[in-house]
Amino acid sequence: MARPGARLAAMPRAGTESWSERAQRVLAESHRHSGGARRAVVELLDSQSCALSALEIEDALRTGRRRVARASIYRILDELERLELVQKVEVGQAMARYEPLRGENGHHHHLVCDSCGAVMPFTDPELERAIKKTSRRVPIDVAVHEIVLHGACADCRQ
Amino acid sequence: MARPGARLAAMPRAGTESWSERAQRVLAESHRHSGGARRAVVELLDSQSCALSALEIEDALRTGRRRVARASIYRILDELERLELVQKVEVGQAMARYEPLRGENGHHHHLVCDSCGAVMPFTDPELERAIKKTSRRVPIDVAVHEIVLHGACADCRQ
DNA sequence: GGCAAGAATAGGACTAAGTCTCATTTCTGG
DNA sequence: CCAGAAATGAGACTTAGTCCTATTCTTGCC
Repeated sequence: MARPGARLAAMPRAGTESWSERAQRVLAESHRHSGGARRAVVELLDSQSCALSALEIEDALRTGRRRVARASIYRILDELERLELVQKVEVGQAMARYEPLRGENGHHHHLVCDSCGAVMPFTDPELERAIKKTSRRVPIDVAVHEIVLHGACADCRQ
Repeated sequence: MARPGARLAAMPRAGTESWSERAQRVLAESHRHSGGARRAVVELLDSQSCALSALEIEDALRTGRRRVARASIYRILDELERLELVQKVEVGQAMARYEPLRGENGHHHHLVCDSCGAVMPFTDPELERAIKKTSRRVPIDVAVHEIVLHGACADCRQ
């Protein structure tokens, strides 16, 4: 299975508070205790530029900073999602992916190669404007939007 | 896996062919035999206005036209997807949904209420134009696109 | 620092969506 | 109608994700 985000460089810091710092702060404000598993997951997510699946996270942590149980990973991701610190991304591979919500300047969408499974981020200001406009005239209170373009990547097209 | 350019799409006919008829024709052109399970799935899909999951299809067929084995349903859906007759839609509920691709005038996207799970279709010509433009400047050959707006529906917002 | 209360986590059984394999049935051209 | 090929059914299997419980860790307080 493709592990697209796993080798990309860390995102540059925007402003004064990194996503990881903000996440730790928001978590602290909504909890009495803070634990090592949560910190490890947050730090791993912050070091990635695109979405990771829960099992990729488990794997990366097992061979890296600190082993974290699968149940804990899912619990932590659910909580981060509820606090709107991460977004759950479904790109059509029977596996949810999660990535930090960094606000405007980290916001992006996804290209998926249906043949090799690669996932790549992309951005488009014009598309953002159009989708924001659409969101206003639609019968739900839109909290997040998600755009996925499916097709064949350069390697698979040949 | 799906290779979008690899197969000829049938020419759309001039006016009056239903999706089910077109699907049957395209299937016939790419097969030597045609069977009852495939017909039942195609007819069920054509009678729906929005996306169904594989298990909903199994259920509907069991209590309706003709029992179809789960493996057959998945096989048939995969094939319909490869032929670009249906689109697989992931709306973030750990379950894929499938719906007929009826061309321009059936094309739509999805609103999902994250609290009650309701899925609703919506359309927006301006958004379509924006996304078509984006698709041209992106490093994959875009075959289909998918937009999901998540939020709270009128009932859940109260 | 030590302690108690309760939160966080690990571990593993469990559920459910989806896949695979292979035997059986059905379709088709001749 | 027959033979060969395609379609389908049945159920074991895989894997993402959930649930429960015992254990460990964090925190406020002394």
